Amino acid sequence: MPELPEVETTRLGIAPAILGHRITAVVVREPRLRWRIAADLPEAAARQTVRNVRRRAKYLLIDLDHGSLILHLGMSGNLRVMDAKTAPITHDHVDIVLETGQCLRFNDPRRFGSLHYTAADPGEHPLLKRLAPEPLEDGFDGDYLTTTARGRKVTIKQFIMNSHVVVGVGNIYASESLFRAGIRPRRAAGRITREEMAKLAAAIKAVLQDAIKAGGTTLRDYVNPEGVSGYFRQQLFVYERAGEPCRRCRTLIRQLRQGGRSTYFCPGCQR
DNA sequence: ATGGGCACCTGGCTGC
DNA sequence: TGCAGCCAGGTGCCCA
Repeated sequence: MPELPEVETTRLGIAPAILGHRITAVVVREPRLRWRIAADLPEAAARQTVRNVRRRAKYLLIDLDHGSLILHLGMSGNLRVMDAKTAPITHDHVDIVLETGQCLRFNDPRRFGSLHYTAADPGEHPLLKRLAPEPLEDGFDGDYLTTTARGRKVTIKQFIMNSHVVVGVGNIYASESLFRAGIRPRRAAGRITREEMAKLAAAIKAVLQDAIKAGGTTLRDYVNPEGVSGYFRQQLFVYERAGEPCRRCRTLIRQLRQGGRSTYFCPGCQR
């Protein structure tokens, strides 16, 4: 499901329901996520109050009094805010129950998501420690991309999806960003000009920000914590539009395969 | 260091 | 109706 805009939409949606409230219990119905949920996580988080809700890459960080929960939605995960007494459905793996009587309910059919607790700075956690810069922060720009790409033979699409280069750019927004920047997805990262990299950095920022404003992209099943779909799909130029005419030049959108993932581009608009 | 491929899962859709 | 095959929003790990 989620790329950075969907995770950010989730963060904004859950924050009002949990900020400043005490966790009364963590109910784990299915611990076998991408990594098994530690058996002592519920006891560690119980009776602590939620102090902050942050995002780093596609990880949600829920800061408590003395530690943090680190949650990843994987491909198919989603978080909903609901009455804790609501009967769970299939793949409702975890509830974070609050003193308000509401809970954060984590549903994830494919179980590629994860949940960790750390007593230390979550930024030092092995999963987060080596992550690249955030795309929406100032340090991420064309010069950064140019420097980082020097000598690299990997294709530009796989390059911007690499979390050691920049975080949060998944399969949808990689194709969309390259379209907006006018760059063909199979070009080698090291051969993109400085001017093109400047356009690409700007395109990535714009696409992600536009998608956040639209509440994310719902392709199949993504809904925000209130159960509402994102509507950025209407603004996609190339993703899942193979064989359809380009919205800008009417050339037919093409699909190809890179690293086992589908890529979409417009042969007319992208060079 | 870099790049490529695999693995982890369930469910929906297509075509025979 | 059943079943095989393919595809899906992610990413850590292993190997060359």
